[in-house]
Amino acid sequence: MTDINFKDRSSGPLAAAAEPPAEPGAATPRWDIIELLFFAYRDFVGDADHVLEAFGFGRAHHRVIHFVHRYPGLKVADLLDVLRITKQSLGRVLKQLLDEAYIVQKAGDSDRRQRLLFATAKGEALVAKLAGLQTDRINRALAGFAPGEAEAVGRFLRGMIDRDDPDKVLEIILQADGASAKDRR
Amino acid sequence: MTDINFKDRSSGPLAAAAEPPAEPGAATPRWDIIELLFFAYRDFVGDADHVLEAFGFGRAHHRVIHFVHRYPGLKVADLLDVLRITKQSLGRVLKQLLDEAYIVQKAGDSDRRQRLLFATAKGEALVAKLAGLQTDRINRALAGFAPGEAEAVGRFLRGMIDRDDPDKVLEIILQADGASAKDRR
DNA sequence: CAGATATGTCAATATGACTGACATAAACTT
DNA sequence: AAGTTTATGTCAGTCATATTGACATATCTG
Repeated sequence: MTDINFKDRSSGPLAAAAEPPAEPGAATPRWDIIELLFFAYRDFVGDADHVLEAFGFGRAHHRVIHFVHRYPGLKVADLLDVLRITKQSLGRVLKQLLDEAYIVQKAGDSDRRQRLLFATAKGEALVAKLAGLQTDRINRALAGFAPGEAEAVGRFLRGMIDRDDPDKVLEIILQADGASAKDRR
Repeated sequence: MTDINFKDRSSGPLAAAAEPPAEPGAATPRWDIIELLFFAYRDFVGDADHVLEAFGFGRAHHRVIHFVHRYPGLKVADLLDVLRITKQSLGRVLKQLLDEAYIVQKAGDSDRRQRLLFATAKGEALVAKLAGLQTDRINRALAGFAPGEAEAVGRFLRGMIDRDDPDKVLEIILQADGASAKDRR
């Protein structure tokens, strides 16, 4: 198959390089976590990619419909904050989702300039399908975890997120930190 | 600031929707983990993005130079497997990194068609800089974690990765599962 | 009414991905 | 030795998603 002997990781061409931190004072790189995050996220979003392709959608559509479904009445401006893209970028994707009736707009109550976004039944079904695949993966990964271990995973992920300028949606998510667990359902 | 009262999460327009699973038998969606993964990964790669911009590079360059640095002597074909892109896509990015001397090629020993890839000192410095930022974030997130909790985080991330067709690099990373921790340095 | 704000849209551009086709050199097969 | 396969590189065209800049419209606020 190949001439590379993977058992002999210390001398084979593909052995992971083990090295001390370059600068004194710098922390030893967490190569393990860095690479695991890369592969885990790649496969995590890969679940959804296959389904989306059948719908003629991409990841951008998934992100939009997901957050609209999860936070009904989300304003366009909020969505731009969360996704960190420009309104021109959002425009095309959002227009498709509106045209194909995955999302509907409603003028704001107190401010009629606002376009509040809501997922239709069609949109909710798509989100549920995608979230189901990802949930299955998460549940498989967490199978056999003690309650404290599963809790540590959530705490780690929260700790990885920037706190400096949380947008509105992120604020809601991070509020669960101090609150009791049941608040998050 | 805004008319939305975030404290009143059960009635405000931006309250996260709480709902039962759509289909009987389907697992309750792990909205929390799904969204935390999104934000955590967004900020995790964001660290590197800023630095890369100053070099005129993108995320694609980071992925290439990272894996070349970590697995010296990586073949072009291995890189394609890991990154799951076509050789045409890799071509442009790899050419830039070669032209600007972040990477060098060496003909394979036993098979001279192969172009084994190695990071130069310049390339290693860039990778170290980027990994340093990400390591700082990881260490902040893991601060105060008990050994078992930190271990659970790694176990979770490994569990999120597809096992069916691991490429060569992934095999090396996943080998650490059964092996002792020191094997991973 | 004047100005600011929320949204939408047109145009041009960049990045990073894709498919398909073809070229070269080296290895393997018969 | 000839023929086939493999590893890599490259040309050409396309697509999805992002960007900046400019401008239009409706609506809110002072």
